[in-house]
Amino acid sequence: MGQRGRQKGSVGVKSKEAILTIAAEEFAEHGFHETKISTIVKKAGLTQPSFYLYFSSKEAIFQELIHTFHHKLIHLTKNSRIEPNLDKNILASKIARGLISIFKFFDDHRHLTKIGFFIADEAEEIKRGMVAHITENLLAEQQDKYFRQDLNMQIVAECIIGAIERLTITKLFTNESTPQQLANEIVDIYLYGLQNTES
Amino acid sequence: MGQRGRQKGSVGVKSKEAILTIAAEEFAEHGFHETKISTIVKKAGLTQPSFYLYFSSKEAIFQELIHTFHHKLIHLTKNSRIEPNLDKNILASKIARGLISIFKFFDDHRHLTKIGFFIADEAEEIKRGMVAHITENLLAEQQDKYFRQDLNMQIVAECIIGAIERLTITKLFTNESTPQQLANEIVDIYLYGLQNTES
Amino acid sequence: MGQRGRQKGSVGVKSKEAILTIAAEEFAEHGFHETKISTIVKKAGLTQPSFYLYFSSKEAIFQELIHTFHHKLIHLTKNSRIEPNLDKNILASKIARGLISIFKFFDDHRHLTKIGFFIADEAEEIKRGMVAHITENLLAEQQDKYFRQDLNMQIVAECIIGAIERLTITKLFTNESTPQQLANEIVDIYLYGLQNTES
Amino acid sequence: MGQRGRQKGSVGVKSKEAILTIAAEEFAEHGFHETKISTIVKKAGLTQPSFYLYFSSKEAIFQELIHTFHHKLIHLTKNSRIEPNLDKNILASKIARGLISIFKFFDDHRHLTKIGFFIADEAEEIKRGMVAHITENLLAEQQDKYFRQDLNMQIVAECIIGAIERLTITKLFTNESTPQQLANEIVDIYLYGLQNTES
DNA sequence: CATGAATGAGAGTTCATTCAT
DNA sequence: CATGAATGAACTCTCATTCAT
Repeated sequence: MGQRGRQKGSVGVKSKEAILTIAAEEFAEHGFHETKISTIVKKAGLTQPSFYLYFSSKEAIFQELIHTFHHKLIHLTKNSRIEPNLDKNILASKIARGLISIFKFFDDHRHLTKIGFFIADEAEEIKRGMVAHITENLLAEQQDKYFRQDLNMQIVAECIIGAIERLTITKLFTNESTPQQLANEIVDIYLYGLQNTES
Repeated sequence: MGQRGRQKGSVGVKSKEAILTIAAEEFAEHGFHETKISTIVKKAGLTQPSFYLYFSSKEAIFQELIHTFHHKLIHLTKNSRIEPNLDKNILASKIARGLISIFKFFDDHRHLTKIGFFIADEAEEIKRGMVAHITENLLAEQQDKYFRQDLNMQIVAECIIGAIERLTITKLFTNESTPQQLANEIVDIYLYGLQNTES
Repeated sequence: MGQRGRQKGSVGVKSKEAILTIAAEEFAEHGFHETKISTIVKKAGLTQPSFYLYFSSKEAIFQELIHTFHHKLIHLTKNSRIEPNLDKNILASKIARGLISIFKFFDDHRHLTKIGFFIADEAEEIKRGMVAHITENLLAEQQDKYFRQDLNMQIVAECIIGAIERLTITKLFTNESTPQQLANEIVDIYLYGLQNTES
Repeated sequence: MGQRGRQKGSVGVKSKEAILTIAAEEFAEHGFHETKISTIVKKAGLTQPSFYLYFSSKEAIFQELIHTFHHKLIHLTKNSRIEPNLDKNILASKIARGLISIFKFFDDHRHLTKIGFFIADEAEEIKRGMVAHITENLLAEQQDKYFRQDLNMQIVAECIIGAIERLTITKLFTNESTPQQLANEIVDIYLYGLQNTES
């Protein structure tokens, strides 16, 4: 089991991963321009040229991180299609489950999330993708009469993404709320509205 | 009336304003680091040393723009306190009016908004201020029983700011929607929720 | 005569010219790669960023020098067309005059010549141009029966350029021969050949 | 015959030769500085440290190629002394034979020739050697009255080398002319001159 | 005989900022 | 009020070369 001297995690791979991890940290905390290659390699215990052994440029590693984030996010999204024929209670919990998985994902990948969802120029595009996906789901459910017929679901999707965005920064990354709590609150707010229906 | 030799619109004031306007444009479009002083002064028909006649540093002019945005925003907020004792219909239109004034303000100051609400590190703090203000209002209305008692109004406020943020970028700044439309849709969504109550 | 404070040779112009002169020297002596911007500016009494005040890159200044050389060379060539209807003696001295002007030009611009005629990749193309020009002249004279009818004048032109090239390096730049001497020797060799016709 | 374990064509020798061949190609095409060790070893299917198994430095392999060229060239020259007492026709063909062998040699070793005759700093010295050798031959023949007495044979030799140089690049390496053709044209031009002697 | 991994040393370039006028 | 000219301080990136295996 495992060849001698060639086990996964060989030195080079480790160095590359170290650089990636540290770069994610630095980019997340300081943004693209304020992050220096010199800092990254120093923290990784390497010298500058080593960086270029693994990445062709500062842009390249940044893009790689964005790509990783986007890729994982898409993967997540694919496995979360809502199946039809649910009653209303199940719908709520179903939506909540989707939101939980997103918040959990963000929570598990805080650095990547900061980079790909907040810092990168591509963040806008990534969000557009999520909005499209959510819109699609909402429309299906709207057609099945679970939702009001007079709502513009794209606008709704934008609102939800905006809510996710804000809560991720202010509640999730500050450890003030858990993914579950956030998901439930969003469902509660968006499904039933603010209005006091008990006279 | 008017001081000798220093009437408003004198060369210096004009130059400073030209720089501010162009800087706002550039920062809004390219962000802080990608904006070069050399570009700003070139567009203003000046040379680099002139820049330092009016601003002590690149940081300083950026801060001045942020400050201007923040200041105007606070001024806006002050004039929009919700007075008590409204019936529900009036409440909706009252909230809408608040949102309209925000969207209008953003629309009228696109460059400043991009800078102060999306680009600056201080954006987070500015949003926090808005959230606090909204939360306050929502709590008052919640106590007056206009809103459901079981909602965490701070979370609601965050969601609303998130929605404003997203819609500003994707609908307002793209000229796809007007402040009125956006305000109404937000009110509609947040007040009544998605849930189909008919049938 | 001459405006105060704006006479030609203002500081900036002087700096640029200093850099150009020194750069020509350095490139001529050490070639493109071995020439360092740091050395050039040091010799000009400036710091590195100043270089970029006047030239956009190391490549750019090198190209500018090549261009200057090429431009001057073309100018020289234009003013040296051989007019028709000469008797043979006059032809010889006419050709000599052309060669003298070339050697003189090379002698007066040793650094530029080394760069544009020997170091630059573009040297080949520049020589091609000269060969074309010489070929043209030779062909005209061949048609006028001054030269043997059975010679391939392009080959002749290549030989002449080759001779000029070699003699420039080994006799002119070493101060062993003057332009006049070299021109006469070339005319003598190429016009009458090596063969001993006496006896 | 053949040492144990060290027969010619062993792995090491093959690798060294592969490197030499590829290096010659690269240096010839791109010059010294633009040729990267990394490129050479990649093309040879080796890694960088292997290079240093066979050559002590980039300079060293370049020198080795120059040396090889120079060595072969000297060897060629040694076997081409012109024996005395020829009549004029035989002289012409004798000279042609010498030139043919040079052009053939250059043609057979295009990469080495580009390096040793055109790229290397040492090219100048190598040419000086050839000029000396040719001068010597020309002087002997001049003393034997085959050539005009009033010619400076060193200058003639420089012209011939210049012609060889140019024609090698523009006619031989472009496959536009064969060694025979070039040799004959040179002999024709230099021996009899351009001048039209008929009528 | 060969390589994976790493580095010392340095090059070109950029930009906010300032001095002298 | 404005500018021509210059610079300090960095930064990204490259490449020949070497160590340990």
